[in-house]
Amino acid sequence: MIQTIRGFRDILPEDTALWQAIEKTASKLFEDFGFKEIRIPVIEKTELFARSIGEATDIVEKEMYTFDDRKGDKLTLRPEATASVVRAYIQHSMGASDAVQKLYTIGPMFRRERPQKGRYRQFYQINSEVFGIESPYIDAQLILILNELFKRLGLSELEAHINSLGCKECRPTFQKELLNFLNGKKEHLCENCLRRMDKNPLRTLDCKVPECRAAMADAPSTLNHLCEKCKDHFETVKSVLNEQHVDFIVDKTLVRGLDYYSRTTFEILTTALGAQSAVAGGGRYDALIKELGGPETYGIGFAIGFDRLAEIVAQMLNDAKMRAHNASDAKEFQDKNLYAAEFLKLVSIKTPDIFIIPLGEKATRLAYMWTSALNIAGIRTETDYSGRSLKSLMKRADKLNADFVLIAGDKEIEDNALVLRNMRTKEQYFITAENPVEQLETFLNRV
RNA sequence: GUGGGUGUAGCUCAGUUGGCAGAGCACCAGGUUGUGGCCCUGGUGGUCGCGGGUUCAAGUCCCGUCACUCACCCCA
Repeated sequence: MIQTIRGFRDILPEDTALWQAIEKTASKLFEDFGFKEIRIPVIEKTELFARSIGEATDIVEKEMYTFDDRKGDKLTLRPEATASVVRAYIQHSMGASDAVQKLYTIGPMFRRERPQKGRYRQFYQINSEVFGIESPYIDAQLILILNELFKRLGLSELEAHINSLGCKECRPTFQKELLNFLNGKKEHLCENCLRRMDKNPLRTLDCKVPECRAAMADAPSTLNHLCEKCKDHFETVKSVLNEQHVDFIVDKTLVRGLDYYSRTTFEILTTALGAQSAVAGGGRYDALIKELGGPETYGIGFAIGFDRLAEIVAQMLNDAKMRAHNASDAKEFQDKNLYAAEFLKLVSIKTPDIFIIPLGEKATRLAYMWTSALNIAGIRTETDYSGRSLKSLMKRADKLNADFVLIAGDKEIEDNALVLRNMRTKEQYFITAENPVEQLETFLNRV
């Protein structure tokens, strides 16, 4: 049997309703905030990612799907979206028509890592990027949007972590001080951190090895070395979030694995996915657009891990289902999740309005004709062409959870009296063999 | 890339010191000759992940390999 390749997977029909609901919820939210959708290719020149994400990062060093095309160009399946969106912004001089661009995009990314819970080689992200705004209000707004999205999906118990990495003015002095500190602690640091010292010393700050953590406990923090402008910027972000009642934790170890970030960085963490705790992450990248050959332009954005988000929403829905057996718990859940109730409607599974049971050859042809007419009229209708018995088709109608069954045997057609059965109430009616749409619409309205 | 766990029916899983490959659910049919859910009866369905080895005999023991999974690392 040919199977999916490692780390790749199918999203099956039983899950796509949830995926669509999340997608709808997110794009509605973005549109409400004035964001426009952009769609970008999944393959780009390798150089784009190497230059933006950073040559020394794990992503570029060992996780990219890179190959030569027939003319020898080096191409890469995108490991993230920001680089492509920035490329598009530059390529189409989007800043020329409007300095401010608020964009979002949804699609698959590819990284060749060892698969794990919440981590796939093809995974989906919802990305948002804002160009041309220097103000910290936009930093706060992006975090607010994330917060709002999770609220609308009925999720609680997520933690927003934020930090500031400083800018090209204050970061060099900080790095110098950090390196001094690290040199004094060399014997306590793990191999990885020793390597990181040269390549990207900031990364030593978020090492998870216990000995490193201990050694780094009193390491200098970027927050104490911000220049006046960066400091003001960060203070405004925090105070705005406070005023909007968006909870957050200032986390000086939050540095992130991509090189292009400056000033504000943030991550949304969950405990629901084992080791893969980041559901969303992002930050400011004011130098990136120029770095990639564009005009000097402010930039900030985030990525939401769609697979992870879908997983924790699914977990939440399961919990809710379990608790629904207990009436008071269910009520409490509803009260706490007004938005979630709205969201639940989006996920509900569509079952047939009508299942037509044909008995006989003439009946099967009529059943097909009726089903088509009803489908075109927007009435969810199913039928069956196998010629099986009434009993087995009744069972099938029941399994599909159809509201009504229409029994159309050759006999009924002959008598011009088809049997319409309400599967909930067991009431039965006769209808004639003409104008199915009209007749059935009136019955459906009574359900 | 490194470590642990797991691979038996569509799904969840039993399978004893090596001795005819099982259960529940699902599916199909019948019980009810044309009326669903519950119940009863029967049936379909297997390369025991794959390849080698030991043995009269391997799902079971040995070696290899692949996949899945969790964790490290990193991130979404």
